[in-house]
Amino acid sequence: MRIGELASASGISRDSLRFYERAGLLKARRQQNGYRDYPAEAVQLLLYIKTAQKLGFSLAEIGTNLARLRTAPDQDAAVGALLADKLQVVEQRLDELTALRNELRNRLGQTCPLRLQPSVGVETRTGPERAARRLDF
Amino acid sequence: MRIGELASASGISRDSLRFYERAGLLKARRQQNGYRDYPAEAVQLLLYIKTAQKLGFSLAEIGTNLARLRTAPDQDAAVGALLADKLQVVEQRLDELTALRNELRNRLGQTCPLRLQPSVGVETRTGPERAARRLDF
DNA sequence: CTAAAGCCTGGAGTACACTCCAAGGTCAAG
DNA sequence: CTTGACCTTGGAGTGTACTCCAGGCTTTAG
Repeated sequence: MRIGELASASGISRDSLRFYERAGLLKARRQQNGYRDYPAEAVQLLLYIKTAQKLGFSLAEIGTNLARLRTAPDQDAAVGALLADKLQVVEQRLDELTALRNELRNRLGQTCPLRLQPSVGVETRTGPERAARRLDF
Repeated sequence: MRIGELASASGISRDSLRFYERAGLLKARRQQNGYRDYPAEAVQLLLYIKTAQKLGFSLAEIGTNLARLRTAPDQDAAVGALLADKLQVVEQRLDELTALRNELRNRLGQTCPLRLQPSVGVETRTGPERAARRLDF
């Protein structure tokens, strides 16, 4: 599989794939002509990378995880641990978002959840009737 | 309120506050000596900015939202709309994360959720017994 | 009065993750 | 045998969000 094919199969640009290679995330063997040659599994790997990115992992972290995986004595266990870690991250993020959602719902039910002036801290000193015009937010 | 006070009250560095000012997010009036002077509400505004950032909004988007708010004919309505929008974003993200969590849980229950070779696409051609050693992931 | 802490500005530097470009090699179709 | 699509490299440029620094003024504590 050449780079263009992998790019369209994974939805990741050729340039990004080469960038990932430099970053040590995705190696490729080479054809006689020097073209990169990817195995079919690379698509899955890229999907994984995308997912990990969505979870807030940097490419460096993802690379470290992948490297650790490749050298783990018990790969099944290592994979399990990694997935479990990710699951934890996801659940923590879910909790945060749920809290945020509840807060937003509460604020929507109120008149005046946060106050800020029309232009915070700027010389809007045109009189007391202007000072009274506050932005509810 | 001077910049250092606001920095410690909001947990945002002085440099960042000045950066936000350049970005148009946070204006400050000035004291006679040229020092920035912030109203107490600035703390709330910064908490809002932090929240919006957590939601994935760029500073530019946040700035646009704030500007729109300040010039809205009906500020209460505008605020309500913005909160409702944010709520939607949060709920969408919750859905995505929930799907991801379910996927992770499923994979944890399986033997072999994703397959990749010890070093994807690299000359690990040491024999068939090596090829059989695949990484479940 | 001095020292330390705090503030100012402009500008440079950093980290991350791309994205684009130039100059050139490869390959299949017409 | 040329055209066009695809590939190679190295390196420069982009956007985001800071972060740090130099050089200099202001304020506060002792």
